[in-house]
Amino acid sequence: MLQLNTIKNDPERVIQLLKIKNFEAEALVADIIELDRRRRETQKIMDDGLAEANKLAKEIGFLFKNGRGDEATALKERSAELKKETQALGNTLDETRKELDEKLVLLPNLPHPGVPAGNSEEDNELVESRDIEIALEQTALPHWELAEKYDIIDFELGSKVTGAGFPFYKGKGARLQRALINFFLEEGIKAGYAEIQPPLFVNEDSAYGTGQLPDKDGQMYHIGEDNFYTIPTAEVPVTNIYRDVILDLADLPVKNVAYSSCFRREAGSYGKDVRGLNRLHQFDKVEIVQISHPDNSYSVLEEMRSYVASLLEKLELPYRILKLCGGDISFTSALTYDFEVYSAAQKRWLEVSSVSNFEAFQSNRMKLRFRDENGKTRLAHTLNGSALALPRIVAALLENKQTDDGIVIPEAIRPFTGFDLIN
RNA sequence: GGAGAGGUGGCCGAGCGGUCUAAGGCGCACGCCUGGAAAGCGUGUAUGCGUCGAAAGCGCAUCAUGGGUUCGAAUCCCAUUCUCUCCGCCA
Repeated sequence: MLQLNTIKNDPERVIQLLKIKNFEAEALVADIIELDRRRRETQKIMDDGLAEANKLAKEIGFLFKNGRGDEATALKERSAELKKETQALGNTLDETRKELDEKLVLLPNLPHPGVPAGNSEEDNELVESRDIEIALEQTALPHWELAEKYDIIDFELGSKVTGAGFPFYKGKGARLQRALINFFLEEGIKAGYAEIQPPLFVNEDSAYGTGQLPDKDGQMYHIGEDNFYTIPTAEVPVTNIYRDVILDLADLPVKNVAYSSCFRREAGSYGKDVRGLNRLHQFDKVEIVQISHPDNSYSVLEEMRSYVASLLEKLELPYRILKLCGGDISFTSALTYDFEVYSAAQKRWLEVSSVSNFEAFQSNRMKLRFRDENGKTRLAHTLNGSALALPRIVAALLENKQTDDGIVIPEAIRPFTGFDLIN
């Protein structure tokens, strides 16, 4: 959620910047400014009324104590009148606030000046590419066939027991999953991240805090009886740790790494993009989250970017990094790097990580603040990224590392798998 | 799941209809004292919104959350939620 002051101070700038995101903000911005004016106007009148009522109540108490009850009775009438007035104003105020909030929530985050203009993924800017030569024979199999061949992932069994998109991992497949999770966590710890193991369900407040609600309501599984939401990413519970928190300057930057299962309904997705491991309802992911001083958030973003790149290098995978254009960047992000890994058999790039700086957009909604050099409270900046999500990494490993003898496990994760070949 | 007790400032803890502008303590900051420190003494010590060019000041709200009673609520009533104790169930 954008800060009201950002909008009020320079509405024209907000409107222009949001055009990069292909968002027409003019009407909304005007509404917001007007609603804010009404809100302040109403509050002023109400506060004055309450101030008078408070004063009256004190006088009445004083009069009663001194046996001047008849004088007090007269004042009571005025007091009752004030109460009625302020209550009505209070209701108006609540409504105005709610309306204002509903509008504010509709404005996307402002893009960083470095975000390229554009409408679709075609316009994303290639910033780095590391193509490892892969000499695959024409007979290269896609990962879903390899999974079946070596009996390591069973999609049909998942469909029987739960439904499509909930596969079983078996034998070396299960062990590979566990190894990757451990590898990613250990790398994160080495890079200075503190490990967190979060709950997999969150309450409504948390789902609002990171912006999943009201935006992506239908994308989360909902446990009606207890009003919990299953997490679509560890970002949700981990970032919400800091909801309504004021950090000390010395606490920054906060660096957390968390493994969790992730659950996504992916309503509306179908076709070849969802084949095999490409899109699942339940998957595993290691997520990194940082909370930084506003002055440092872009150097933190670069640090996170090179960290994720280092993981892909250790996994010996061909990858490229894209800076998302205005049309492709998410609602909440100011600047996002997408990491894509080449899938040899599918002959296309698969998104495996997304590293973003949200600046103060999330922290404003969550009231995540820190005390600056002068003891003033300010909103912190939040950043996160996948490091990494398993399914597509597994898909890429299977496809790129296939040989006549089997799937070759990259050196870096052999200490975790305990084997170097899937055959 | 049942019964009971509770949730007060950064922390501990008193208050149980008006004097709460929340006692007292701890912590923290600054000052005095000291050769330096400790102790001691003094001062200060939340968040949000509004008023405002900015600050100071002032107003309003906040004693788990949301309602209610009352001229007046930390204090009384109702609901929700969390914590603790006991019982039951249980990986």
